Amino acid sequence: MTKHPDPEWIAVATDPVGPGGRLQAVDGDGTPVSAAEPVADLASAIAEREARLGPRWVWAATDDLYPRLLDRMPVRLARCHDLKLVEALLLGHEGGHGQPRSLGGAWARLRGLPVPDDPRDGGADGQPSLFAADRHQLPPDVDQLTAVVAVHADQRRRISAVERPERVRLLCAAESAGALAAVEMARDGLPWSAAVHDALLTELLGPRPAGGVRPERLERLAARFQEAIGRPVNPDSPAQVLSAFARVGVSLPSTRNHVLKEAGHPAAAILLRYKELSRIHSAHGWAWREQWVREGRFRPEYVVGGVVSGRWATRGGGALQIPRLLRSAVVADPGHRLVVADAGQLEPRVLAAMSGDRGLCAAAAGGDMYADLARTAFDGDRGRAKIGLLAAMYGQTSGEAGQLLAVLRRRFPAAMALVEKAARVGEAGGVVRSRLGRTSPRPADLWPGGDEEAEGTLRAARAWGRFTRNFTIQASAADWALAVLAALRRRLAALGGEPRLVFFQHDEVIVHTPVELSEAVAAAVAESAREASRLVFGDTPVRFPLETSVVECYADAK
DNA sequence: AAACGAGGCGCC
DNA sequence: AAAGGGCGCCTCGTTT
Repeated sequence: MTKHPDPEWIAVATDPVGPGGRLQAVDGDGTPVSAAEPVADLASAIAEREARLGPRWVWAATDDLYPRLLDRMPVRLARCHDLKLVEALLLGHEGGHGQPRSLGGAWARLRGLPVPDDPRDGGADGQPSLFAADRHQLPPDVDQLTAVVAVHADQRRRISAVERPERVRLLCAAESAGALAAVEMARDGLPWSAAVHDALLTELLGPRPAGGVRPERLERLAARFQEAIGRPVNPDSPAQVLSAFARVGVSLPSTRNHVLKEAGHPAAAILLRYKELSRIHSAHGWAWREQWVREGRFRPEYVVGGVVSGRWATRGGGALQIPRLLRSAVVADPGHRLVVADAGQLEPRVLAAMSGDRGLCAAAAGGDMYADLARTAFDGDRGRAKIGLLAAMYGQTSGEAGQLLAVLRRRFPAAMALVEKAARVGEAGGVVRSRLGRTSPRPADLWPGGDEEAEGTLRAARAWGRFTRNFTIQASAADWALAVLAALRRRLAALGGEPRLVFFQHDEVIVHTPVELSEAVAAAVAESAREASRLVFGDTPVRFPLETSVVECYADAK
């Protein structure tokens, strides 16, 4: 009899109803190394094994299971393998973007059965379901644990079969760690001071009006605008605004801010102020707070993998667009601090590291890439250096960007070759991959073929080329950010678990921590950045600095 | 009444 | 000559 070492992986299935479930240890290939074990209380069984064995938990979907576990156990789990998220990554890698990634979908594909639609991916009703089998789209006669074990083994095999398995393995681990962090962040919430928020709104808009009418300040601005333009127009209606301006002899292509700024009519300035304040009122005003802030915490729901590039999306409250103006309402609890860390110039640094371009790498070895580039290639003009580099990564060629690109092509040929190759691949309908192997979708439905007008097709191809050009950079930046998040989450747990990740947005994290741990957290942030850079980009001269401030209020972070 | 696209703007 | 990536969410105004 061989004695197995402590299992590194444990597969998890939930009972259809009630708190119980079943567990089964598997090895690194996904092969079972123990019999399935029923447990009466899944949460306590998992907590006990987490403390004793520290395995990687394998389950159908973190966003489904982990919140229910956290309701009933105090322990946060260190590691997991999220079958749904990994399935999405692998399907993308294999060219099957958009196929159902639920446990049931993966199982059906594995067994050559008809693949059920995912809930919310179109088809099903989108309502949360009481039964695990329904949630995972698994046929009623299939045992959930059997499916978890089989799909996991299949995924491990598929990961090993890709061109750079070690990178995809890292991507899957980071994506899964992100799923744990996302659930925890939604529960902890971002500290939000209703008092500060209220004072700010009152100062900007006037006192809160009763019964949902327009605040006094907006009312006055609307009246002044109507007076200045000479007609009773609704300032919220672009169509009415345009025709009103036309009647006073000002012809505008749109009512966008930059257009109004150049309009040269006194009503335009009033309208700009109205729009600025009106937006705050509607998007982040009193009604927003009542809906999204409870007990001093703003609790958005994070959607891991919600963006094809690997960036997260959010559901509810618009968490990824907290206006700068309102950041003073994000205030640490008494005796606590916010450690705010922001990756400076992340995307151009990613471009440097991925291309290995000598000149760009040299600039990215320092603290301010744009300043360095300005010195070496743009006659000291930092603004032009920045515009040029952004244009290269976004595919902009209009205006002054065109000339700047010529400079970039001459001075940084390897970097420009990378983005231009990515664009050509996209224009031809191909896919590109991030550093860790996240794959762009195919341009489905872009070329319906037939007698489509050639010019329209060309424009669509160009647009898709801009998308793949940017995907290469944006998705690799997201790889890095996710690796930072995973490393930081682990390091914060090692600090005792009291410091909490409370915000994550593309290239920025916020940790809420007892004041006495704030320096340790700041150190953990810096370590995490170094660790992620090494893991994702290996041996590179490029630095990926995370600028960190320890503050009581988000607005004070520089 | 609800659903939808367009126009617009905030964040990265 | 022109050609700018990714989101979420608000309002308007039309369609269903």
